Amino acid sequence: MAKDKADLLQGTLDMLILKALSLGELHGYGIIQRIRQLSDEMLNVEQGSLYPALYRIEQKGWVSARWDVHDTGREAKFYKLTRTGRKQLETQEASWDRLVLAIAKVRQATT
Amino acid sequence: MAKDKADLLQGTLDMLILKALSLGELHGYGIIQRIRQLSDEMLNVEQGSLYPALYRIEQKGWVSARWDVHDTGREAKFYKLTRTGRKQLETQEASWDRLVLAIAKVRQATT
DNA sequence: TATGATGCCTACCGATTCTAGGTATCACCA
DNA sequence: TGGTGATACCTAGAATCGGTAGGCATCATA
Repeated sequence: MAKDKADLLQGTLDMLILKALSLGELHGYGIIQRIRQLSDEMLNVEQGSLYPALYRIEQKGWVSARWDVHDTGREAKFYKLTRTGRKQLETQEASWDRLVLAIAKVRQATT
Repeated sequence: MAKDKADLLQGTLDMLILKALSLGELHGYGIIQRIRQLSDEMLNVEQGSLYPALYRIEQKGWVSARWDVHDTGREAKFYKLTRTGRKQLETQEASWDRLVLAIAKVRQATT
């Protein structure tokens, strides 16, 4: 893995997954690709992180899943954002913004 | 605890501590106060998070510690950023910036 | 035929933060 | 004097969560 690929901070993965799905239904493997692509290759979600996360998120009711066949003729499990999930995305984005702002404030401080 | 106080994400605490110490030597309790103050009360580091973190950071050589008496006449353990610690702060800030940028990119995406 | 990409999954590890407790000193006020 | 709250340190344990490393199957392509 390239050095410039940052490890995620704990707590950001859910938001990224929800965001990826907010752009449209997608299967797991595709979520990884979409996040990588949207972030200009800066974010690389590992499969071992994604699938457990998807399971968690589904349990919480933020996404719904169904098996389907896509264009290429292959089967895959498609995830879709629920209404609750969309709300959750907004909440998490707001939290993220707050945190980024707060940390920026601390970093502005000068000697 | 007020609702608007964000929980930290794992990985951000070290950076905040190092940043607080980059403004000058300080004892543990004071670090908590300084972070809270600089962030406009948005960030509240728990003691149970701070002290173990300080121990870790000291082990890594990013800070040095010594017991001393401060103005009020009370004893406290004062932490000081080492040269390595200052480098580490820069590294962590750069990582943070990269992550914030990457996530911003993902969030820019529209349907 | 073998390799790499696609696509799913699990088990376990490691790191880190929080909760909840403990101790002690000191200032202040009833 | 006694109690409370702030200051100041610490630890144990729980919980969370992302990563590593494995497994399995299909498909296209070299």
